[in-house]
Amino acid sequence: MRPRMTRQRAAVSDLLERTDDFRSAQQLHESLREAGDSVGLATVYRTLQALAEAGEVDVLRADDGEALYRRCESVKHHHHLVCRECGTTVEISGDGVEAWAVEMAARHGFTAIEHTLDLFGLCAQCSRRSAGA
Amino acid sequence: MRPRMTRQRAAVSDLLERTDDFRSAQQLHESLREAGDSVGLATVYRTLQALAEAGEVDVLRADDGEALYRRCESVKHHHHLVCRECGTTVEISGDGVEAWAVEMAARHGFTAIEHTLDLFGLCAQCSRRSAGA
DNA sequence: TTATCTGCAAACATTTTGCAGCGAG
DNA sequence: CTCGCTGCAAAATGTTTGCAGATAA
Repeated sequence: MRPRMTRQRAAVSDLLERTDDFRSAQQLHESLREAGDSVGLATVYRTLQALAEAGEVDVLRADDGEALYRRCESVKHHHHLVCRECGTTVEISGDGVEAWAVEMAARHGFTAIEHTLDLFGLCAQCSRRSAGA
Repeated sequence: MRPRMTRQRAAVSDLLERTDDFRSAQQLHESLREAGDSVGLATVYRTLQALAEAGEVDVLRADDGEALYRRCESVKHHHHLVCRECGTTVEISGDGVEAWAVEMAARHGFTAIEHTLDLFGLCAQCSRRSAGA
């Protein structure tokens, strides 16, 4: 059933809409609080979970296992190129890799393949900055 | 400095040596306890952390963010093809993908690229079983 | 009206840390 | 003998859940 449209859900959705990088539930909660649009932390978690299930946001696991969320522009399958420094994210298509993955799996007798594939690096701006101009 | 060789560290290393799939710290701790080779949970965590830093074990994040460990046979960079059902793991080389990743990153001005790439599916045995022969 | 959602606080699970004592080198 | 390692228990995270009251439809 379609979720009820509450002030809280709208606030979270709106925030995600305006955010371009992956953010943790806690960061989003904090942003809302600062904006005066306060929403309970539990509600933020519940909302994100719902949005993720509905495929409206992408979930990524940080190195430490924390869940990071981001509204995906592309509905179809894609991957991410994330700046380790500032979080800027670019959506990229996996094209060649998908085929490679299936082929690789088949070679070992595996079926029903899914894959994780994300790139982390320094974006142009951040690498310029850390080069120490 | 080289870590001190204690009974505990040996026990964890040995267990990993004998284990072929990814296991959580808690699972490993439990196995040791059952084997009578009991080691404190904190020590298991500390040891795994050390081994991971030394590149002697691979770390993978489960869907729920839990850390899974496995001794890697190959020292050089590789990826994993993991059976979702039984945990059986095959190490595969990324070959083409590495190049693709760098190229993709460069196209967007990113540098210092790292990537996660793991495949999850059903191994031959498990897919046969679930096909319900 | 009423089933769902919210907020809070407590519960959970995983991982980290402080500290006194043990033990490898 | 010493300094790192261990175990325990406490604490820090990140996330989930129970429940009473609020609220969208």
